[in-house]
Amino acid sequence: MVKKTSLKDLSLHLGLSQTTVSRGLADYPEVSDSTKARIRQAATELNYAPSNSAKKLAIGKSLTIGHIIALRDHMTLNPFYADFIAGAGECYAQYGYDMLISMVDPAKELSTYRELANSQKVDGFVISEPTPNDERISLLQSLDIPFIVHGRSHAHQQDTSHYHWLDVNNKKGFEIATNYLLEQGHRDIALVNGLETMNFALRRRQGFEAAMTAFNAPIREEWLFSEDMVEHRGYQVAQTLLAQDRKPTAIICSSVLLALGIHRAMSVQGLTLAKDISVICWDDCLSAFSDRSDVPQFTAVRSSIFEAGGEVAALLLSQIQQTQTGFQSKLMEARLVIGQSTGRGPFYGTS
Amino acid sequence: MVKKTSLKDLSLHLGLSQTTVSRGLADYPEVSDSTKARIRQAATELNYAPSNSAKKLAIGKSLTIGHIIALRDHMTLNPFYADFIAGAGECYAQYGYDMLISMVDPAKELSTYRELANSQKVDGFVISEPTPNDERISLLQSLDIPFIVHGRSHAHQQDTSHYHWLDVNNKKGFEIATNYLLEQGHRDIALVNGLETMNFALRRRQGFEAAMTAFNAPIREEWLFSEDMVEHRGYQVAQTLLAQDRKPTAIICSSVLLALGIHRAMSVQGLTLAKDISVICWDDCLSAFSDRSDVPQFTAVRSSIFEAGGEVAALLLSQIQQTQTGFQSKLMEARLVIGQSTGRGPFYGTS
DNA sequence: CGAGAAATTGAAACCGCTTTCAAATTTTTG
DNA sequence: CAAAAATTTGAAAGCGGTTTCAATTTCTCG
Repeated sequence: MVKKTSLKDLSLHLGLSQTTVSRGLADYPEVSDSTKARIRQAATELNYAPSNSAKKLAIGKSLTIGHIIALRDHMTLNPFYADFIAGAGECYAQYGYDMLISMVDPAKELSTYRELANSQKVDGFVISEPTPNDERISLLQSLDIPFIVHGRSHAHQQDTSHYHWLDVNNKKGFEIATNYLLEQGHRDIALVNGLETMNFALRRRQGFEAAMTAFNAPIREEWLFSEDMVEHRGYQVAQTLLAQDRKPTAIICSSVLLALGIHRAMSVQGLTLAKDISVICWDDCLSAFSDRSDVPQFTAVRSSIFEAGGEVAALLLSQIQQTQTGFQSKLMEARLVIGQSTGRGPFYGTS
Repeated sequence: MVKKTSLKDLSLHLGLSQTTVSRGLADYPEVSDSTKARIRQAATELNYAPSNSAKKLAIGKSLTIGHIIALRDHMTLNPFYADFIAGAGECYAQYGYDMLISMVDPAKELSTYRELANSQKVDGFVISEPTPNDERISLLQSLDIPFIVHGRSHAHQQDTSHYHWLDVNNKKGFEIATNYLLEQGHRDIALVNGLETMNFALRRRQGFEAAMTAFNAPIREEWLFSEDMVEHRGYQVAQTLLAQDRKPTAIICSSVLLALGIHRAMSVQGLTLAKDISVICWDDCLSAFSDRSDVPQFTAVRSSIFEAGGEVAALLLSQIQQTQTGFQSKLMEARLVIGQSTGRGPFYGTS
């Protein structure tokens, strides 16, 4: 096969020094336009492509951002994370960065961060799904490597001052959703939340409770669930709910997957969405499921996780490139989209 | 922060040459055991971590495998591909390789392959979802860079001699599934396939047709669909089917997503799985949906796409490492798992 | 005991690019 | 028109490893 063209080959061919050629390709101002043109032409002619590792070694950066995914229960990458990754990747590509995805055993998670940072495989990290008081944050702080958190680690907003983050306004989102159900005349509302070890789930519950309390609607302990957000958990929880004497007239849940499971349990019992029980869910806008029909299946609080990925990436890169101080964090708002899964409740028009 | 320890620092500290230290760390036989021990101890003491880019430059390899994902309709990474990636990633990690995932505009797909290969960012590629006569294959062949295809590009098995591939036996899988429906007494079977521009879809159709023909069951044109494998397409196709005068008693479809959509359309019309219409689908075992219950929701032909990812990665790495010739390709078998979505058809016991 | 073989260790080149600092050329200016 | 300033170009020193080839030390054995 054709031998790879190096910078040296190119400069020899042009009768110029490597220095000038390198500068010309990088569009430095001190190279005259005429030689720049010559250089560029020769580069395409000889099909020159710079060696990535040489460049990285020379500039001492890896031009790579790390995403470490701990494969809990020894299995797979969840589709939401995949969407997030896709959004981030698009941004990286724009700025000439690469993305290093490492899927590891949870037991090796922290050591993987350490190893990637030490071997300079990455210039920064994106931390996803932070837990309260997340160990990864303190580790990366001590390693002194840039990072950004998607979501927030601590329960209280005051504690956000020590790292960069991007989060969606989970509390407000569920507050809006709950309010919508209340306005539609529902009072008996069940909450099928994600695992409340996750910060976002805690915030959503806060939003739910805030709305209920403000409306003087009762919160019933036996209607509060904190579940893994997969289809069959939704199914099981709904079975439990539907077996109770007193059944809720509406359910608010933390993911479309849960909503699908709830729907399945309902149809088994011959119950219909909206008519018998209203279901509203948080929708991270997974495109494999997004129907483009005018009225979506589920009424939902939507926030694009794809967009979030892009924003996270942009924030991190700006942090890395401009040695800037000052904490840049960002709170994105979710919006309520009315679909076919909600209807009026028994108290409609009461308040 | 602490300055990074380089090989030089380490060798100076030990009073040895870089050569010996480098060899010692790489466990070369010509270094005595005693010095090896000293080296290793000092390395951990000084918290030495080799620079990745320096190593890459020196050995002239990138120790990285590329996965390029073309983001059709400007959107996202599908969950199946994510699972596949996860499986591959696990294998790469085992062998000290990294994975470079690049999500690009379809228009830039080929040039991305070229660029990644030229800049030596990757040592090899994994090609997913090959189309008939896939351009990527000929491109990579001309670039003379190792690659492996997940699936096969040409419609005929004879054409497989020019590249490595790993595929699941799509034809046999759908043949088995169709046979099962036939044995259960179904004759009016509709096929909701994936887009038949994809090779796997063609093969599945062949399997379906082979089984039907062998059984002398009629294949009706208006019951053959070739669709994007997303939930709402399943919904729409099912609506069409259910609006016809003559309705099938069973549907075989190419993905769980389609099956979910079909199920939704059925429940809207008050129809029940298994009782009214049997549905059987291809299941790539996406773990976000896998219920761990004993009897799965859908009867399905299962093949783990996660495992496939691992196998693909292993095959590619062996190709890269041992300058071996001889084509290694692999065909994996799928297995039929009976679930709750199928029941007996009108002709049960007839044959 | 001394020569040749075997086992260890090291000096230095090299991988391909960036960048500092100096040199050469051209332009401006008094 | 010479001197100073501005514009272009280049030589060479890294970046942090690997590897070739030679040098040194230690064994082996007649």
